[in-house]
Amino acid sequence: MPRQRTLSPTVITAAALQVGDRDGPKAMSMRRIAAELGCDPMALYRHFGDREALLDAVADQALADVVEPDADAPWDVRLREVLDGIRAAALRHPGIAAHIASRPPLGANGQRLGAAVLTALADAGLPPADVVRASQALVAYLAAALAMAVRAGERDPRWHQAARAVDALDAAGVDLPVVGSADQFEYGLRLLLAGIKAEAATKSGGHSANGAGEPG
Amino acid sequence: MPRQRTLSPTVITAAALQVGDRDGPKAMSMRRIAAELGCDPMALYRHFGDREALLDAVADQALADVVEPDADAPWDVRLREVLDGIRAAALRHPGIAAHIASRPPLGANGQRLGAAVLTALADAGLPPADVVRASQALVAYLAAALAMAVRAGERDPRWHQAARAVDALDAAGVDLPVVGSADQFEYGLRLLLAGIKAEAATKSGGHSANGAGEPG
DNA sequence: ACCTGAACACCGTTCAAGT
DNA sequence: ACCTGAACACCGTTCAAGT
Repeated sequence: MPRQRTLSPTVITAAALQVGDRDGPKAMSMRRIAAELGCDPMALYRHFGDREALLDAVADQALADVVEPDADAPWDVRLREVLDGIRAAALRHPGIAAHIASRPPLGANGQRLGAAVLTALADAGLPPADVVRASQALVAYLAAALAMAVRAGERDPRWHQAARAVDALDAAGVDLPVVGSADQFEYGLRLLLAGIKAEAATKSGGHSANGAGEPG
Repeated sequence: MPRQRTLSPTVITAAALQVGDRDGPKAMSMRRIAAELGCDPMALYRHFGDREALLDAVADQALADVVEPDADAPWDVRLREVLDGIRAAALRHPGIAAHIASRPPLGANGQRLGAAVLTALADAGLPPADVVRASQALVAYLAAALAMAVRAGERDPRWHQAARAVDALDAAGVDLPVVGSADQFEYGLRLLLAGIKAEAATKSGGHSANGAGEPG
């Protein structure tokens, strides 16, 4: 559909998102996106340094409708809200989902949501250095979960086969959870939140409720 | 160096690993690997269905020298040993590191180490379904940590900039941890292990030491 | 000065032609 | 029957030629 006349970063990322949603991650090439816009591939380079920069912008665009959590909610509820929100937004855009948490949050939406994560962790009572460490652990987990959710959508019922290799589990005849499922995602998130709670307790003296941690 | 005469999966993966170690992940193309072996690119397809299958085999090969943990050690020590071991092996082979934990462990070494993870989690006292959930959470975290460690080696001092955007942290003037560092990796791992310990306590009655969990 | 598109240096994989 | 390499359908990006 060769139509668009005035090119802008927003117009380009919107087109890229559409291509990705329709035809998958590897369809998001400079050439395909340009074709979608009816322009020369080289025109895109006037707005983005290279393909990676364009994908970063698309990833940030995909997070536009994720709202920040209620500031009055407890820190762990806020963390769950923002991470679940990002996951939901990512799954609405499978073309870019795997890219979303795999790079530093440079865009406006990434910064906004990243700040929500950091402040929630600070409110949990973690010392500043641990706030950053914990946020990166959460983002790492999120990134991998999203990438796996996309891949699981494509193929791979083979995690099951891998798990059955262990006698103890095979004997128990477990009903195995789906790799990229919400259930699976929430479980890992619960582990991390429980870990953060335990960590905060040892560092700031035993209370892990909402509010500012005590100084010193 | 056109030399190799008899092609085999092992010879191919060894050559691929060498190319990746020397020239990075995106140098591991069918054509470059074939050139390394002095053979036609199509010859590789006689041993591997496609490039993905070849990379899976390379990833498994990279894990060959990771030893299983001492079966007598406590479950959390065993988990740390095997995950640290995989991380160390991955960083020795940066060309394939990002690929290592991002797919189900189908190869011999992946199965071997995956089984060690699963049995350790079973020994922690988790019910079978949660053993699988927890293992996938650990693998997801590991996969993202490895991918980020490779990328951090390439570029990206921009996580720091992203973190400084939060007033509380900026004011504190924190010395930020490096993204792919061992310190950062261990912190996230500690969170997950603490979470597993807490989870096991609620599910099986409060004890989380080494040994078989009670049935029923 | 700005923009365009031909061209470069690659890809993974198919498939027909050779042995 | 087996293997090879030319060819197909793509890439991201450079750069010289056009306006």
